[in-house]
Parts: sequence; structure tokens; C-alpha cells
Amino acid sequence: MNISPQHSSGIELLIRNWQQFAPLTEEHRRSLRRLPLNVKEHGRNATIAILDQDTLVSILVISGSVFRYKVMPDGGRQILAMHFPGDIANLDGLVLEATGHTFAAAGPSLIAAIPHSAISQMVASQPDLARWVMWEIARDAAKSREWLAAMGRQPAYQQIAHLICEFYFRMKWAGQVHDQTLEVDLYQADLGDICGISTVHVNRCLQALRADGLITLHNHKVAIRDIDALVRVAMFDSLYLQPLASGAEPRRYPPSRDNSPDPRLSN
Amino acid sequence: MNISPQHSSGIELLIRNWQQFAPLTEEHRRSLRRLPLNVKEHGRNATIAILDQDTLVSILVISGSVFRYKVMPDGGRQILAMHFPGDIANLDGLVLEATGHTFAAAGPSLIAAIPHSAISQMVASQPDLARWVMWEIARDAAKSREWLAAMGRQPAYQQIAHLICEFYFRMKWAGQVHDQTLEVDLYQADLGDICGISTVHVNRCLQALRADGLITLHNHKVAIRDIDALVRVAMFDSLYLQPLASGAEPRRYPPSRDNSPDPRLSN
DNA sequence: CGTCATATTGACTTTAGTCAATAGAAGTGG
DNA sequence: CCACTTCTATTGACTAAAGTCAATATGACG
Repeated sequence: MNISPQHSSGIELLIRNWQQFAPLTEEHRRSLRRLPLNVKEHGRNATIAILDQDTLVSILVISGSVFRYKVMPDGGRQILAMHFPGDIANLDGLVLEATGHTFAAAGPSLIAAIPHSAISQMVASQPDLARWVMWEIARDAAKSREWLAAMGRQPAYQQIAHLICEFYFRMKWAGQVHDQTLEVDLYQADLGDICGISTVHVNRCLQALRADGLITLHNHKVAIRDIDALVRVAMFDSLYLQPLASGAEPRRYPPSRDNSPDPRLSN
Repeated sequence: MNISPQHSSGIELLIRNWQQFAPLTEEHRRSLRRLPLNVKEHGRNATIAILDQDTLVSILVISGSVFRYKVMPDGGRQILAMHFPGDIANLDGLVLEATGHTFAAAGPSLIAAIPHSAISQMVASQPDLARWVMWEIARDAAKSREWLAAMGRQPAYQQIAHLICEFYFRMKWAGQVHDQTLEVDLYQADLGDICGISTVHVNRCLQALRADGLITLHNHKVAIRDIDALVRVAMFDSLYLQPLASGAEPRRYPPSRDNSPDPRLSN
């Protein structure tokens, strides 16, 4: 059960996602489309992969959402990353040994597992794609750092606002925001595990955000009522998401600004 | 002023550092040694690089220590990463556009700037080294995630203990711990900016750690009095640092375990 | 209609932050 | 080597943010 219209649409999502940032050549697209996908449906909180000695796949989200978390020795849980449709997770696993992290579906999700062996072969035969992989890993890292900054230096209310901003822009650029509304299958307890705060406190912050007219909550749909105000409150700057500057020429690729010598070095 | 015994010793540090994890071929070492270094002395808190539009270098620490931080819009500061001698920072800048982060020396430090253009060329001519770069980026990301987990789910006392454990093992493996003592040029305010807590609270936690017989502090030298206890208190697991399991065969390289199909995929 | 999971509240505790003063330590110029 | 300056560390008193516990409300669902 490997190649079907449904499955290929997973890779198409990834391609569309990446192309927002820079053009992929036809050859790259072909290589990506050749990747073998093992697609499965997962339910809320279902474990997709545990990064122990044996996990040798990257995880492409087709629908729903996936998060990566660490179980703390004392039983707590810290969510380390969120992945939405078109995102590929665990590419770092291509070069890292076990990290002990776990991937789980946040809600009912369609997930494709891609063996690292296949990705490695692809990368080996097309070194250009190595830069894309590198870029994806680096961009993931940038998100983690931003979470770190928000967690360390912003109070919970703003931290949650910041998180919603991130989700908003990521999903919007991926075409998944309609009517200023995004659907993220997260419960308040999950939000707490992202932000490092208690469920009760998440609840109170969300209420405050609603009271302040910034968002509205249905089931697990967040409606943004005033994105500008939300951005302001969260002091959100999308720079770390590496958006294409509006009006800018398309990127030369995951930046290849390396061909001109750094002026600073010639002093 | 590019190639001198002193400068090459910077790359030797990096090579030694990497070789702890897996063997580098002679050819790889040669390529690394060919990288042009722009070496400079920096003082405490001196800005080394700001990752704005124009920063096109990676940063190799030769002595002292370097941290990466983000200035929060409200003036606060969050330190995002620490780099010790033999570490190379900002390799992610090879593929990322500006992130707005800043690199600064934590104390008097000898730093080599390496133009991304040179690294890119090296990687292009030796795709194997692309995996090493990828691995370094991924390992940095793993450290960020671990900080995130510690910050989110451990109280300050344990978080600081955890941080000290990380520094201890990283420096120890790099041969920079003598008499169970490590020298890290961090002031209590800096520690606060790493852990996301106030200076006063850092002070109180450090006092507690001393009172509990876990560490001793001189100037900016931390003497570990009981590493086992410290590890226990911090619930520290060095897995994320990707240490070589004791007694394990040397890694095949930044893991190339990709050649056997994942058993899970054949179900 | 009852059940189960999640969300919400209230009362109270704990952790950590803030402010301001004091003590120490390192460096400087004489 | 001392007086002085300056930066950092340490304290204490108080405040604020966030956690905990336990009860209650809501909402989806069979």
C-alpha cells in the first residue's frame, strides 16, 4: 500500500510548503515524489514513533497535527515541537542517534512515515537536496529557540499569544487558515505542556485572551479576532519562521548567499 | 593573518571534538584544516556577530566561551545556546536567513570567524561533510530542546543543576574539566538569562546547591563536588548530547544507520 | 439520559520576581 | 600598598505569577 493518489498528496503538501520559501527544481520535485510513504491514520495522543534506538523514519504530516515531546523523569511532559500538514518532522533523526523523544498525533491525523534510508539515498544522489534537509532541520531549531525565548522571558499570557501567532502564520502560509480560523487539535493540557505551565493557568490565560477580544475558541478551532493586536501583545516577529519578505525576490534556494566573500573578513 | 599555529589549533580543537563522536577521514580533516579562519580576541559581553542580513560567518570558539542570545522586544535577554572551545556556532546560518540573534563572548575569548562561503564550498566538494554539518546543526537543536524541557518542566534549582551537568559533560568530553572543575565565564545574571529566571533567584538556587554539597564556586569556576548527586537532582540524562555509549563501537559516522530498511515499515 | 472527558472556578500555597540596601571582590591610579 | 570606583553577589521584605487541590460545569457521545 505504498503509492496512491492520497499518499502522493502528502508529498505534494511538502513540496508546496517548501516552494513558499524558494523554488524547487523539477528534478528535486521528482526525487521527493519518489520517496516511499507509509501512510497511516492515528488517533489523538496515539504514539507515532519513539526515538529510541530503532526509529528510522521521518514523519510527514498529511492532515491533523503531530507533536514531539519528552517525558520528564518525574512523569511530566514537555512538548518540544508542533507539526502541521505539509511539515516533515524528525529529519534530524537522519543524523542523530536516539534522543528519547516521542511523536504523537494531537488529534485524528493522517501521517506518512518515510524511511531515513530513502531520504539518505535521495540526498546522496542529489546533494542539493541535502541543503534543503539542512534547512528544514535548522528551521525547526529556530522554532525551538523561539519557544525557549518566549518561555523564558514572557509571562504565560503573552507566551500563549505568541504561540497562537506562530500557529496562525505557519498555517496561513500553508493555506490552512480560513476565516481567520485555524484548527489545531490541542487541549488545554497540551497547551500547558507546550508552554510549561499548568492546565489551570492555561485556562485562565485563554479566558483573558478572549476577554481582551483577541481570539475566540470553539472546539479546537481558534478564531483570530484581531491578529494585529495579538501580534502586538505577543511581541511576535515572524522572522524566525523565515518568511519570504513581501515583495522580495524569491530566495535563491535555502539561502545560497555564500558566494560573495563577507566584507567583514577583508578588513 | 590567516594561517598560524595558533589559528590552526582552533580547527584542531574542532576536529578533536568531532572525533569523539565518530572518526573523520584524513581527507575530511584536510578539508577542515583548509578553512580560512579570522581569529580575534573578544572581551566579556563583546558582540561577535549579529545575525542580521549580513552575517555570513560561523564562529569557532578557541578559548573562553560564547553565547547566542535574543534581545526581547521589551529589553530582556534570553540566552539560547552556549558554546565552548572546539564548538562551532551558527552553522545553521549556512542555510537560514537572518534570525536576529546575537553572538557574544561570555568572558575574554579567542574566536575564529569562518566565512560561510568557504564552508559551503567545502561541503559542495565533499558531500560527506554535509552530513557532519547537518549533524552539528541537529545536535545544537537537541540542546535547545533539552533546555526547553528543563525550563518548562523543572523548577529553577533543578534547572540550574541540569545546566551545570550539561556543561560538565560537554567540557569534560572536550578535555576541559580538571579536578572536577570547569571554568565558564558566566555571571549570575547570565545564568538567569539562560534559565529564564531573575538574578536574585539564581543566587538563591546556587546557594542551595552549595549548601547541599553539590557544587562549589570560586570566581567563575564551578567545582563539582558530587556529580552523581548532581545528575540525580537534575534528572540529567546525557543522551541528547549524543555521547558515545561506553564500550560501544565507534559510530559509523554521524549516524549512517540508513542502509538497513526499517523493520517497522515492512509490516 | 447517563457517562466520560475537558473546561472552569474558587480557595489556598508555592515559586519566583521586584526593589532596595549591604557586602565583597577585582581593578585603578596614586 | 592604600583609597576609590565599579561591578557582582548577597540579603531582606514584600509582591506577583503560577501551581495545587478539589469541586462544579459543560459538552460530546453512545
